[in-house]
Amino acid sequence: MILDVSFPSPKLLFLRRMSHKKVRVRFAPSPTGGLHLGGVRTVLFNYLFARHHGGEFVLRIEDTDQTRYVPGAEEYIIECLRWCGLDADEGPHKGGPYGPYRQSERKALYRQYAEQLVASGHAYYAFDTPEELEAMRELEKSRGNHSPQYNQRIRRTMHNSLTLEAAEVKALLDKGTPHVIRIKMPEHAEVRFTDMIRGEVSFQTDIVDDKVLLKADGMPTYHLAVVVDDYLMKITHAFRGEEWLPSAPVHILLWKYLGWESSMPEWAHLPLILKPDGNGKLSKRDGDRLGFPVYAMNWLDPKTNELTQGFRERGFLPEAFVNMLAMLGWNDGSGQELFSLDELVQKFSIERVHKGGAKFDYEKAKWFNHQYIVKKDDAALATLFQPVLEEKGLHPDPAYTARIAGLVKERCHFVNEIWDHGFFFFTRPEKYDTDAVKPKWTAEKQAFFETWTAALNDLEDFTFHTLEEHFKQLAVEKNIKPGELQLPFRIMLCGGKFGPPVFVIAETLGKKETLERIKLGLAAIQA
RNA sequence: GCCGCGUUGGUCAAUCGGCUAAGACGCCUCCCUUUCACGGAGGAAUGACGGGUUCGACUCCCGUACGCGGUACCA
Repeated sequence: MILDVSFPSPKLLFLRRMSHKKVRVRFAPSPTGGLHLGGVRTVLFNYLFARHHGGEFVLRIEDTDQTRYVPGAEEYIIECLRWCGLDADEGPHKGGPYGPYRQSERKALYRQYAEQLVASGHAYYAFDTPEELEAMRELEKSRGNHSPQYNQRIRRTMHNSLTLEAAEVKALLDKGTPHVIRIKMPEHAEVRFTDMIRGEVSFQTDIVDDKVLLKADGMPTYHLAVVVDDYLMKITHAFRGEEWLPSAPVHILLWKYLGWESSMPEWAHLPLILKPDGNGKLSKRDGDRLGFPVYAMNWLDPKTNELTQGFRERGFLPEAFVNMLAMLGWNDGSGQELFSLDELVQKFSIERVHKGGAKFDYEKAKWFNHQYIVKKDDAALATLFQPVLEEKGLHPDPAYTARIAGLVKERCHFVNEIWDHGFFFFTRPEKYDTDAVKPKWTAEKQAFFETWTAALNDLEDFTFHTLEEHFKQLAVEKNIKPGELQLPFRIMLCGGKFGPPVFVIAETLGKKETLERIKLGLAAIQA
């Protein structure tokens, strides 16, 4: 017999549309380490969806596995959200009407629901010890069962309230025997639901096992906790990674068995972010291997003391990081790629999220950052660049730094590259690329610079335009092609073949410094 | 193995049955600039495969292949 369990039913869909419930979404990470790029994107999509619909965004910490708890990870996640500008409306850091927002602090809540399921016949107690489970798996494997599951067949052979006499179960329970509560998957049924991204998805219940709902330590597993908390926190739309799709039928059945079917959120399983080379989920390892960050911010593992670099510390602007992430799996169809957060909020729609995974392209990420650096105003850039200067013991006037930032930002992918492209504005060159000049150096050129230096002393209008005119005019008089003199001039001012237009550099440096550098440069060329 | 989900250039991707298949990143050539970048003009490069359905299929259906995910008292 095929029992068709289809959610949500057309009637429910209708009722839901009529009710206009306030949109509530949540990001529910487990605090086990650094926050992965994919995690931030899940946050982003949650945030955008919530804001777009005038709803609320909740941060919930899923710390049900006490063995995997990592100190500092929760604070780290909160700081990542803050940095990205995607802070939650409710969460452990700011409270809210549906708290507590840490599952470890909600522990007492879950047991009653698990018991309720046992009472209604949808779940059962299981007393099997880890050793017994292991033995079962070994036996099954030896029989050629590739991945042994605690399923409809196996549960009949195990130590649980389905196989034991009621009195015996009661005795075991009274004695405080360690046990878990497992869901009793229905036989020969089909669970079907509509995913906002994938459309209709269906599963046969026969192939999914009796997942543990409540662990022996009294903590719920993800399966129970996510359903109970989404219900209690009135979540209307649940976004999560594609890796959760296979366990969706368990969650959906739980919503039904708990009697909450009419409040079940709509589901959206987001595509994965893949590694650039080869296939598979992008991992921290890939970043280390290929030389780019994977975590949002620096993460110092308290256990190993290993530091993993993040996008923030690498020099990414949060706006760029967020924009880049948004385009990994979503677009508005217009071809536009640069969006402010407000624009994203306005234009985001879950229907336009891709089904397939996207390979992460670091070059494209850099391009996004470059775009935002160019866009950013010079003073703000200068502020961000300030620490780099201070680290070098330099304390220039902020207005000057801003001017330099404006001059060189077009050639920077990262804020700290302002130094690489404009260090000579802050300090005299220590070495000169004389190889670029010497081979074609002549006495005439030498004379030109000597004459020009003298003339410069009397030049009142020390602006790039006048300088250029003056320079070229003199070159013509001396019968030298102006172009042949510009490179040497550049080398004298910067030390090498880089930087903004050379007369702009001279103007920015000012007359005194320019003259000084010509003198120094000339000496270096002759040396 | 089983189950699920995917599959348009190297990468991100548009297309919702009419395609001579957009755009962006990257790459290459040229122009601008005797630095680099920006900017501009070009270029190479794409529908996994096989069957249907249809006047017409990248688009719909079915297989196959490939990839990924899941298969824990982890999330």
